[in-house]
Amino acid sequence: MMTDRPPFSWEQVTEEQEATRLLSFARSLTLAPRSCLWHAGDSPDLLVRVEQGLLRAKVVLADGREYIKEFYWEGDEFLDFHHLLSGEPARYSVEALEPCRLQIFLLTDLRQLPCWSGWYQHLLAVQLRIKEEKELLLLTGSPQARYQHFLQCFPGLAARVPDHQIAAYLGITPISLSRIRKRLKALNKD
Amino acid sequence: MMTDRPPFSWEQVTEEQEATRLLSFARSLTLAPRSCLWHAGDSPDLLVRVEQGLLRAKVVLADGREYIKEFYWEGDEFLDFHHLLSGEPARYSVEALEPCRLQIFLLTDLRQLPCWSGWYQHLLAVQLRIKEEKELLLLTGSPQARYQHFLQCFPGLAARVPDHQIAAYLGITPISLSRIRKRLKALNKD
DNA sequence: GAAAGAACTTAACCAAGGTTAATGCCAGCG
DNA sequence: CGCTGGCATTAACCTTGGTTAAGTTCTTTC
Repeated sequence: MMTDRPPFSWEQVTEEQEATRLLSFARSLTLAPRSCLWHAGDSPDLLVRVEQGLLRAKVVLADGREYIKEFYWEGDEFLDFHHLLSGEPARYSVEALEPCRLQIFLLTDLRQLPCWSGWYQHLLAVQLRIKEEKELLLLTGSPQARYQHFLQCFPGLAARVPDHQIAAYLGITPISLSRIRKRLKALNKD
Repeated sequence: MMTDRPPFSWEQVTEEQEATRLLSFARSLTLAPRSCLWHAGDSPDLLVRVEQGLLRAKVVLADGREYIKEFYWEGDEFLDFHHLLSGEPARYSVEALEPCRLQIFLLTDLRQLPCWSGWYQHLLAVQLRIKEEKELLLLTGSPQARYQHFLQCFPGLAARVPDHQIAAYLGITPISLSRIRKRLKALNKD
């Protein structure tokens, strides 16, 4: 079901005419938990907007370890920058953790929009800010500091995601995360 | 001394006219080792191009630990994305490690150039690719793997930079780096 | 309602890296 | 020439987090 006002938050799309055109490009998609929007190795020339649900971008290393690069949820827009910028296939799979309702746009369509260039630059800038923040945290922060930062930045997400996935996001084991939670609980008792 | 061909590598600047205009904006600057181009807390609305020499972007944490985010050398262009994108003051100081010859551009000047938008987008994209790569490495790689990756990505840099600075870049102690080097030396003997 | 499985916790053990301190080396400088 | 300070290495010790394994709770499913 579409509302009469387009549900887009992107400030680039200010013209009513462009918003209409953009909506004509949209494909709706629902995704069941544990199913993938794309897999590592694919070439997803897509932009995705999450209307409802929760997803993760995960990578599986040669030795079998899994890492989560990002979570996506309501209102998020994302695309595979690594694939887009390098032309190489995606390194991350995107998988639904909850039942999802998504809007999908082909990049070939979006490139026709006059607003795309500014919008794309905005996406780049937002992503870069996130990565700069994460770099500093990964470089200098202890696992405990990383976990606390995670709780601060994504309040409410901890309740929707099982602990071992949070551990995979932080780059630690579920056991270590359990120890950290115990430590923090003891601290809060004081 | 200016050559008759502008020494710019940026593919965005294709028009001779624009290149001339760009050169008129350039300020040359030499920097002695251990002196800073800007400090954390400043608001550097600059783009810098390294003609000669080597610099580092460093951050000093509250507890006194120092980390290095990036090295810059001949041919590199850089600006403080965090400051530019958020408006907050810079978190990193940029310091010369060798005698440097730099070209400095004010962003207010560059924004007048028609080519700036595309050029800026290119800078964003390059930076994001670097950060995505580094994120994966920091999240999944051991200190040893990070060191080997460093040697691969920046051949020749290890010879110009003292070990303890490489350690600060990798997020480990100089002692740990020394142990890694010893381990690798033993391996190469076989 | 019993069986199976997923998620989380705990314990015991181990390995990797941080900490402190001592040593050797080399360059710059009085 | 000898002093000093920065840099790399090494050793001894300790803290942290990974590993393995066991146990608990809570679903899900048959």
